[in-house]
Amino acid sequence: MTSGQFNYKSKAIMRESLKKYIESHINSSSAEIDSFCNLFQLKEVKKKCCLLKKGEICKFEGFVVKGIFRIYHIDNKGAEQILYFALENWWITDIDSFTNEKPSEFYIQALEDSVVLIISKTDKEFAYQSIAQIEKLFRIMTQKTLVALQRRMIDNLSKTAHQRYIDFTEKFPIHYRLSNLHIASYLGITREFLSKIRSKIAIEK
Amino acid sequence: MTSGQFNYKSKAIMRESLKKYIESHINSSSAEIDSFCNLFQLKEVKKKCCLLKKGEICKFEGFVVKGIFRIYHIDNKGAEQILYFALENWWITDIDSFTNEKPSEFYIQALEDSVVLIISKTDKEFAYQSIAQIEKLFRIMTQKTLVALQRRMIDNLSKTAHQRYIDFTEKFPIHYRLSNLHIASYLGITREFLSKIRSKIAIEK
DNA sequence: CGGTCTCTTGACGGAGTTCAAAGCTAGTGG
DNA sequence: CCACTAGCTTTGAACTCCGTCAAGAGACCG
Repeated sequence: MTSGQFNYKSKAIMRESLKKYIESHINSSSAEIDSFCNLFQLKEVKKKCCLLKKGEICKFEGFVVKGIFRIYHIDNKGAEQILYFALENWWITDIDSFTNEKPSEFYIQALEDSVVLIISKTDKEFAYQSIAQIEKLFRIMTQKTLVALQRRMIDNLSKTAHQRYIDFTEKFPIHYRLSNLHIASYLGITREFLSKIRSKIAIEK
Repeated sequence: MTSGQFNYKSKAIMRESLKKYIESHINSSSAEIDSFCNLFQLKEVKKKCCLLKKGEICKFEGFVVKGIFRIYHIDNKGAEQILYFALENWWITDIDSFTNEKPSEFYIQALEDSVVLIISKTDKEFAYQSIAQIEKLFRIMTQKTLVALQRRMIDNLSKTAHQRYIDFTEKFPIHYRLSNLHIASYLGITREFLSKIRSKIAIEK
């Protein structure tokens, strides 16, 4: 589970993608961004393994270097609802559990063999104190997540599952890396109905 | 539309509610918070009037002192979807339009005669520079909004309209101030179906 | 009073679910 | 290389949830 199998060079390359992401959002000095990136630890997560489970307190904020994760909920009937997919250059955490230190309602699971860079809460708060722009970075990231979720909320309130699936395949170029079961959980429909939507689309072409 | 009819004393009382809100989220000096609050301008909005319309660029961030607003979307079939209700001590803005200065997809409308405290983008950015904790304030506010929307997203994916209506009336104590048409737009159903849900609940009691 | 807006009710249709069964795929071990 | 299993996907019939359309009943306001 640790990063034992990564040598010094590959670790540096993986941090590079995080550094590029941060540089595109704020303008701090290169040295400051480096010192922030060094607070992160590499973690490998095998396919189907969970970084977080319901009831646990989320102790990390993670940046996906490689692979795909899903953050999902299981309701009292046992049905799963997927809140986000997170792939390369996306962030994963349960923001409510992390910031308020309360048990999570969610699961975070790797859908492929994956690699994440993880920062702990104390290190993140240290960064807030020592690097002024970090507060701004996370404000902007949260805003972008919120805007995307608002868009999705509107789509779910106004569009049929058929249209939502077409939109999803167009806007989410990695849909071929996902199982149809997971896409159905994201769209809020059953796997059976998604299958019927897909066969209808296939006939139309 | 301006605050001509408010005297000095009532203006001060209205700013007091904003100050209390801010003090409960960050710990800056009273003087700093006062100087931030003084960047806001009082604005009265009559029932059914819009603070923002689709296509306009949102130039403000607003704190509701009195009344209720709805922020909503109209799809290409003419149906309305309500993204949020905002009542006393809530914030209203189109965060995407405001931060990225692009035309809004949304309408913001007063549902009662209302009063808001408004801050412009330049004044807000001035505050970011001069008061360190303001960045944190808005990060936390955005986080809270995101967490609430995540919860709603999960509910919409997993629950029936019947259950969502029951939840809404329990968790939203001001539902009696809203028309059923607006509640239906928030829940993502038609006014007719909400009416049937309501009559079914009435029979059960 | 009249007009507009909101809420309700019923018949019908479509969107999406449930349940059961079967085909298809990929990994696994011999 | 084959056989076996487990997981993913499809299909169909019956059913439920929710929308559409049309009509009417109240409620509010000038």
